[in-house]
Formats: sequence, C-alpha cells, structure tokens
Amino acid sequence: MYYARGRGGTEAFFCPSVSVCELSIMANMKQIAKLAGVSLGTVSHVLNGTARVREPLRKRVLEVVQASGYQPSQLARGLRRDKTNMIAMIIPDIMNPFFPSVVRGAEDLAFANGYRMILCNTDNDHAKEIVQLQSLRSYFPAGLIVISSNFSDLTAQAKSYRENGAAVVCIDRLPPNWDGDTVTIDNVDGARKATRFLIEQGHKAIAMIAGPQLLTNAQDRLEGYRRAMQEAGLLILPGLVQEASFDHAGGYTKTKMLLRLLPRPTAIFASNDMIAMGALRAIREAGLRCPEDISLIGFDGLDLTEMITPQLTSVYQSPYQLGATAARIVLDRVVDRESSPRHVVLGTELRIRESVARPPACAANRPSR
Amino acid sequence: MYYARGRGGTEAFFCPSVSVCELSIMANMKQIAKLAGVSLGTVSHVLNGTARVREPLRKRVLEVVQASGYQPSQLARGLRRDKTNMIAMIIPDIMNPFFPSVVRGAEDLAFANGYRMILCNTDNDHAKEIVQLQSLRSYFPAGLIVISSNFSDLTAQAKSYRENGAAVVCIDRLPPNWDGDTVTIDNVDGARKATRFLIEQGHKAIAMIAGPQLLTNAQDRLEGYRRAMQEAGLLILPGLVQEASFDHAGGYTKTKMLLRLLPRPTAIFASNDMIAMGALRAIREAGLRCPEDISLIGFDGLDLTEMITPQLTSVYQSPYQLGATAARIVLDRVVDRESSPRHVVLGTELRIRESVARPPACAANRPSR
DNA sequence: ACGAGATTTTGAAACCTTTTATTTCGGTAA
DNA sequence: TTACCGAAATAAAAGGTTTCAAAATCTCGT
Repeated sequence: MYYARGRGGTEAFFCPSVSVCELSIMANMKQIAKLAGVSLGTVSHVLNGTARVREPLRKRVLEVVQASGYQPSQLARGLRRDKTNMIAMIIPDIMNPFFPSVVRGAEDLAFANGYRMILCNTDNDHAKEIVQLQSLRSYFPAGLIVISSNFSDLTAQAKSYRENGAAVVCIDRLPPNWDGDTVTIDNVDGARKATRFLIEQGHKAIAMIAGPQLLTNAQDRLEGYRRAMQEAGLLILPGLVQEASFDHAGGYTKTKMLLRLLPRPTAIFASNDMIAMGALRAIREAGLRCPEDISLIGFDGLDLTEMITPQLTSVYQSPYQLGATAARIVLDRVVDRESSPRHVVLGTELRIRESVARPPACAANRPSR
Repeated sequence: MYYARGRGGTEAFFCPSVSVCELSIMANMKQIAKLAGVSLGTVSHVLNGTARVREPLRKRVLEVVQASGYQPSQLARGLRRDKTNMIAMIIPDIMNPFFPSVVRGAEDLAFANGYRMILCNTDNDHAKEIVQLQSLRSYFPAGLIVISSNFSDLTAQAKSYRENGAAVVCIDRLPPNWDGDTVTIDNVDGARKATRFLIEQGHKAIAMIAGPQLLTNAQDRLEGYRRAMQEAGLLILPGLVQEASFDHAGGYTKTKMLLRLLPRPTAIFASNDMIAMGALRAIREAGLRCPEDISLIGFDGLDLTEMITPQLTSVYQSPYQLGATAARIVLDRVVDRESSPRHVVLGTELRIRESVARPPACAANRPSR
C-alpha cells in the first residue's frame, strides 16, 4: 500500500515494486516519505512533533511507519543534532557490589525515556578515566554520569562537554573543584547515626575503619563518626581509627590490628559493607563472636548483608536512587541546558539487624584470645 | 602551523586564522585536511590505512591530527559504514551478582579494541527483550551479546542482525532453536563433579535444589546431578529434587521443605550460589549446623561465597571469561562474517572450602529439631 | 469570488565520514 | 617527443536525518 502524493489524494494504491515486507529489513525515511506520499521533512515533523502536520497526513505517515516497522537511524539523527540518545556512565568497576544498582537505576530511567546506557569501567585509574572521557566525546552522548576516581580534576573535560550541550553529573563521590551537578548521599549524617546507635547501646571504645581518605564519601563518613563521638564526649583513643581500602581485604587486615589494641574496642563501625564483611571474618578467626563480643556496623546496606549470619546492621543508602536521580538530571538538562548546578543529597537509614549488641561486661580487660 | 597543499611543498606556514587551539574544541576532518594541505580522502586513508599514502604526507596528517586532538565522529563513521564501534549487551539484570563479571569481561575486551558497551537489562521479560533487540538495531552495533530470557526465540531477530553484518552471540544459557555462536560452560560436568564429591564424602541422601527448568543451564545442572547419582547407584528419593528460582528466596523456601523430609537429606547441592545462601539461612534457622549437620555445595563460585562463614564449597565458573570470550567472537566476526557458528564451552572447577563434611553418623534418624 | 494572512508542506542544505571513480604526476619505453 | 603505465592523491557521491527558508495551500473577511 502506498499513498499518492498531493493534498487531496487519500486513496490507497497497491505498489507491487516496493512491498512492506521488503522494507521491514531496514527502511529509511525517504522510503517512508514516498510510500506515504509526503516529503522527507513532513515525516520528520510527524515523528518528532517539530511542526504542525494536518491530521490525515499525519495519520498516513504513522500508518506507513507502523506497517514498515521503520525506526529512524540513531546515527543519522545524532550526526545531525550533535547529540544522541545515549547516556554514558563512567564508574570504577561494575564488579564492585555497590555499583550494579547505581547502573541499574540510571539504565531504567534512561530506557524508559528512550535512551541507552554506555557503560565504562575505570578501575579508579585516572589515566583510563581521562581516556574514556576523551573518546566518548565522539559518540555525542546526551550526558555523562561519573563516579570519579580519586584524584581526577574533571573540570576541564566537563566544561568542554557542557559547551557541546552534554550534561555531566558527578555522583557518590566528587572530584576536586567540581562545580557541576551532583547527586550524593548524606554521609556525615549516616555515619553519625551509626556511631550514635553504638553509643546508645553502651559502647565507648568504638573503632572506625574508614575508607580511602582521598574519596569525599569516605572523608564524610569519618567526619560523621568524629562528630558523634565528640557529641557524646567520648575520646577517640589513638589507633581506633584505621584507614582501609573499600573492600574485604582492607576490612580484614585492619580489624586484625584493631583486635590487638588494649583495651580492645567493643564495637567497630566499618565505612562500607565490604569492609564490614572482612571485619567479620577477622573477628571470627580471632575466636570472637559477633555481636556478643564485638558489635559491627556497616555502611551501604547491600543486599548481601541480609543474607549472612549475623545479618549486618548497616547504614542503608539507595544506590538505585542515586543512579536514577543522576539520569533524571541528565534528561532534564537535555531540555534546560543552562540553569544553575543542581545538588541532590539523598538520605540514609540505619537498618538495625543482628550484628550489634550491648558491650560485654568487662570486655576491655579480657585478653584477645 | 599548516602545510601548503601540493606535491612537493613540505614547508610549513603559520596561519593566523585557524589555530590549533581553536580546533581542539571539536575539529572535523575537513579542517584537518586543510591544515595538513591534503584532501579529505587522504586523511581518511591515513587514519584507516585503507590506501597507500606516501610517507611525508602521512606524517603531516598524523602531526596535525595529534596536535589538534582530532577524533573522527563515531556517528558519521557509523552512518557511512552501517556499523559502529559499539557492542550491545543484553542481560537479565545487572543487580544479580552473577552478571557484573560477565559484563566486565566483555567490556574489557571491547575497550581494549576501541569498542564501547551498551548495556541493557531485560528482567527476564521476553517482551522487553524483544523491544531491546528491535530498538538497538538503529544504533548499528557491531554485535550483540545476549543472555536470553526464558522463552525467547531469537532466531528471527538474530537473522536480521546477521544480514546487516552484526554478530549475535548467546551466552550462559541458550534460547530455543538457537543456531548461532554460543559461549557456555560445561554445566553437566560441573554438577556431576559437585555431586560426586558429596558422594565421595559418604553422603547418600543428597538433595538438589535445581534452578528454573526453563533455563538450559539449570536443566544441565540437574542432569549432571542425576548422572552422578545414577553412576553411584544411588536412588533419588521423591522430594529430593526441588525446583526454585535462582535466588536467595528460592533457596530458603525449598530448603525449609527439604529439611522436613524423613529421612532428612545430609547434603544439599544448590544450583547456584544465591540458592545456597538461602539454603544456609534456612539450615541455621532450623537450628542445624553447616557442615556438621548438613553439607552444602553451591554453583558459580561467586566472590561472596569466600566471605561468609562457612566459606561455601562451590563449582566455580569464570563469568569474566564468559563475557570476554563472547566479545572476542563478536570482534572476530567483524572481520570474518561468514564462517560457521562457533560454540565455546568453558570448564568449571570444584572449589572445596568449608561447607561440606562427612555426613553425621545417624543423621537420618534424628528428628529435625 | 478574491486577496491577505496564517498555516502546512516542501525542497535543499548541512552534519562528517568513507569509498569509488577520476585525475594527476613522475617516470619509462617506444 | 609522445604515449602509456602504475602509484598516489583528489573530487564527488552516498549514507539518513534535521532544519530553515521558500513555496503551496487553506481560512476568513469583504
């Protein structure tokens, strides 16, 4: 079926040489225009709503589009518009259990709005991050969502992207001198709540295994801990704060050190759940029990903390929301390019499970095995 | 600096109107050609090695490209070539702990070869899968890596992709009637090894919590279990095989059922690690100990199985390798389009940890609490 | 019924590459 | 000197969309 070109003509003819089936392989706009009996421009206008098109014509075009299964080439469209329907996401490592939910949150929102995600891992490697940033430009993404590596100053790169109309949103932790859009969580508050909870349970010798202090989120969590301790008038004895990488190994090693302290801490606040998992292992290997001998609190509230024994008390944050919010901002920026930077701060929630108890009566004096 | 056009002229002139700095914003090929004093085509040939270019000219072009930081537009290139440097990956859900490594493996190989990954989640939803497949076409990916949802017959879609020169590789589990490239693991063998190990430890009443029997990998694991039991002359008593979803909840529920059986099984083989995690919880809630009262084996060998207590004995497979191999095939297919389908089968490895012990002396007769 | 003004529709240029056909060049053989 | 050859460089077309200026049509008041 195709339609005769012209104003009045709405009669349909059968056209033996160009069948719908043939097209379904890969039709282009020109063919759609021809079949619908309109010009290229009109098809575009119908598809994008960029101009008023009178109903009968509009209907004819849509009909042909439907029948042929036509989809505009994202490449041609991107080339012309200097902008594609892709959002690039640059994260340290998708294998780290915190990030998948962030990615999923962003992808869901992107997909729902007809956008696709390009995923890039940097391994916290500054050089790789820069390469990613540089080379992604030639794909003309609508925006970038970045979880930055430790040192990177992304200001220059971001400026260049913004000038070409692509949004750059930094999330979770912020690179130095960052002045663009951000989505973070209230790390100080979360850490404070966790520490305060331990204090309320009667703990006094509370250790913290802080994350890498190059990262703003790790810094803030330490700050929250410090503040809670100070508010309770508790002294942070030397050695009680250890810095570790955000992983199982870090937590394991530093906990071993903490357990040798005298008096031994009765509670440990881990800067994230992976550290807490490592701590749990170290605690068990030392022949101690959690929570009877040592209480433990994590941060992030990963799913897996519910699946282990004891279920881990943890400061929950929503990584899904983190990603989704970032995607939201990118999408908003497609429409509104120039408004001032947005800074969204998400809340946290202390999820009390099984890994915290009151301190043992005279734990401080008992030798550590 | 720019170069005078023409054969002999290699002298450099300064051109005040078009500086390198100006270009670094976003140069295009035309400007590069002008600056290097050559034609558009020559620049393309130099960049792609598509034709012989004499050394002095070649050098001049590269010099200008270097200085200006020029990068060809992936959109224009893709439009012209009907193929981009993107590989699309369609997986059920990145939040499921098995998939991140698969994605990472593919991304690493892709990135190393100048390709990018588009990531799509289907939630095992057939409809969503089809939508993804359909709409991704307009991005002209070089290939697709698919972990299919349960029912999908992808043959038609895949054919259409192949006709347009894009590879489609199915991995992990295969959709019905699939006749294209595949990367899988030897599930039958892995399950057989696990079951045999339990038998060697003296277990006789070995239960299996099988994954969804719609999935080929779950089918094969059950088959491996059956085979090992038969080879040992052991009967699979009714109720000993339970089908569950591939997650914590599935394992938890089915284990509760298994623990009510009389005689109670002395070992459970879980079809994946998440099921095993659920089983572990159910075992503990029943007041039983693992491995003293009940032995447990998982499948996948996720990182987290090492971090829990007891460390889980599991059939390890390399999801990273799975993804990387798939990406390798896609990249190969860019060069060699038409060779016959490849079927890579990766091996597994039984990782013996702490969750398996010999069966208790008279477990079968002890009431389950 | 006619014309001005408003609304639709059209045609062509532009976006940036790749690729093919063509031109140009230097050199060799007749 | 001319003709011709191979190699190297170029010019132009193509790929599919968006967008803008221009053309076509419609609407409505007289």
